[in-house]
Amino acid sequence: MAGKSGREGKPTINDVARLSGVSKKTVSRVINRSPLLNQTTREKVEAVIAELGYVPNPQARQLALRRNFSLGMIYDNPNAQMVLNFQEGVLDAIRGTEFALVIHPVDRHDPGLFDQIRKFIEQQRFYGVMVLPPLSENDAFFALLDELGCNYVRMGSAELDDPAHLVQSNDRQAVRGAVEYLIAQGHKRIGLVEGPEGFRSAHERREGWREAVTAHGLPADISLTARGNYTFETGKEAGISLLGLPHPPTAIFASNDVMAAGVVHVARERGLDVPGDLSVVGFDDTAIAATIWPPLTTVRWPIRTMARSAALKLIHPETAGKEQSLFPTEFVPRASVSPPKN
Amino acid sequence: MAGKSGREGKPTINDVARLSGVSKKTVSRVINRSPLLNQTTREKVEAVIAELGYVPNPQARQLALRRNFSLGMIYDNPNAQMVLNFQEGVLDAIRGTEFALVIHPVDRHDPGLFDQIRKFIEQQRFYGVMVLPPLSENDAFFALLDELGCNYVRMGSAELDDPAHLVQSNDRQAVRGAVEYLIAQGHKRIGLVEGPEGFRSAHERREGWREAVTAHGLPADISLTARGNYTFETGKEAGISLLGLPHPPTAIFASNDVMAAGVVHVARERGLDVPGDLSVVGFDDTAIAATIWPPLTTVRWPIRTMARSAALKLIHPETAGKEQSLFPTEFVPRASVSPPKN
DNA sequence: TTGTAAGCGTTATCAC
DNA sequence: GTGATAACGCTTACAA
Repeated sequence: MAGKSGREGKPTINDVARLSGVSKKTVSRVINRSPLLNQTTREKVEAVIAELGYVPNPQARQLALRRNFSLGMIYDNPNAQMVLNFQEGVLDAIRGTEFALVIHPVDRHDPGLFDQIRKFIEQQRFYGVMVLPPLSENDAFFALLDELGCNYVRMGSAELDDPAHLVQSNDRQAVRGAVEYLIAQGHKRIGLVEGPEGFRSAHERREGWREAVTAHGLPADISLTARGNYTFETGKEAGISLLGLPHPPTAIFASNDVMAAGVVHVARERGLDVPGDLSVVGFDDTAIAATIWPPLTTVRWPIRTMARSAALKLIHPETAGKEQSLFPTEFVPRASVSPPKN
Repeated sequence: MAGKSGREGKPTINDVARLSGVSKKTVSRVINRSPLLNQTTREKVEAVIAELGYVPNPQARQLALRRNFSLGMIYDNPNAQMVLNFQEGVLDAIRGTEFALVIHPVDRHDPGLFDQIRKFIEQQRFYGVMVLPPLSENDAFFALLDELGCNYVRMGSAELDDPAHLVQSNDRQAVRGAVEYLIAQGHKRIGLVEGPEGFRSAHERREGWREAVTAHGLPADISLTARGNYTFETGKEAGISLLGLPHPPTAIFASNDVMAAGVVHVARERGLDVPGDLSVVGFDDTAIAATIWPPLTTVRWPIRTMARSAALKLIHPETAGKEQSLFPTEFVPRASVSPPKN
């Protein structure tokens, strides 16, 4: 280790300046890679920096710059895997930079949510925040962020905002494709386990299902649908409801993977073979999809890529509007679908 | 500039001081709840603070205090659910405080890991960091943190450190109990899917299995064991290996839930009934355990509670050594276990 | 190309 | 009790 020149604690810019015989400002220029610097000076200072193990204090730097190099991630999402994938994507974007990621889960049913968020945003003074669905679908929430002068990017299942503030998929189209796959297999009664009210993704995915079945002259009546709230338990309940029909569907599209897993679970409990007696399709392609038996046919949401892009839009606001904003999903056929028996 | 209260940007302590006719220091005393303050003065200043919507700038505060109110969470863990549970626990602890959580996933196989961590720690200057297994088991890693003057708490499956720097479970005991449950059901050949080499948890859990079977005079030979790396895929591979034995086990303990899920998956692929033909026990009680079919008997690790405690130990180092350090696991019997057929 | 002086918004010291 | 004044470690004018 390098010997410390001065007192206790980490070396500061002053130590570097003194030891290399230049001014603070010159050291600052070295740190910030200013182009107008004598090569000799630069090397001299860099040598001292290396010897001292000097690292600029980000607090001081951020105070002087009047900006805070941290990105906030705000979510209220029942899907753990999605949250974690998003985190990974953000970290992909900020790796090697001076940015940090601060996560902030919230409860969207908390009546004090807006007050709490206001306090949080005012305190943390983020460079920008990323907001996941379903909170990302709440326009009032972004009015608040605007008022607080906080830059943001929303993640959504449809066109919720302008490209500078949005990373989105097209869930309607994706689901339509998935349901058409079921139709192509010969299914005529296709059930829907839809997501919770108030979720834009739930709405888009339901419409995708509806568009597909009606376009092919198949029934889209309400008796073929059941609502869950994106959890395994409610997926089971929905499955019980649909499989208990006098004339149950031969295939079910569930609005996300864990609900699809719930449906599969219920089918097996009842001694039904999946996919023999019932084909099931999910949405998300989170870890559970490949994990359950049979492996789940689903739609992959490029969460990590979207998250990475969201972070980059915050870090480079000047080009945010021009960067990719719509991200294609991918249909992932697995063993949970086959032609109907009869 | 000294004159305006209505300038761009947020109000500062100076604005508050000027408008309430006191000095900065007095405002600072109000903010920090100094006890030696005239009640009238306090109320006057508080009124101005409320009116202005003033929020202290944490950067400036942290610079002056020479501390950074953020906690780091460092992990390299294949188990997403566990990571997320841990995050939730930390957030439980820091909710309503000025602390923030910064997450930092790493790759333990990266040869440059230590250099990268050194840089990260030097830059972020955390109040303290929490480290998850398996990185938490690497003593050299903590020697580095010590050298950097960074406080830490390790999460582990055994007594890795003194109580001030540790939250731990007793995995050996927990697994021993779980395997004894299998024995009580009548199983005589109990297989083990162990975790990856170099994981203390893998070691402890294997020893728990070994202690249980040998204590009851049952075979603990190596042919009944297979190694995975805590992922679903390797769980499947281990299952293929154990079920392919000429005389396969009637029950398998897998060192975590996702590997157990892999074993169940393979059993079903082979047309075996779980638990009829094969009983399976996992470890962790992450979401997957209740999600697969049949629901998995497992051991619940109180991750969230441990995480909360870890954060509190960092925030209050003075009492860290006296706080709870050992956290009890809980056996969770579900449908994946029954007595053997023959 | 480099240095000087004046902040950034807070807290600590030490008077009054 | 309260208030000048000097830190804290860095950056941005503006000079030189």
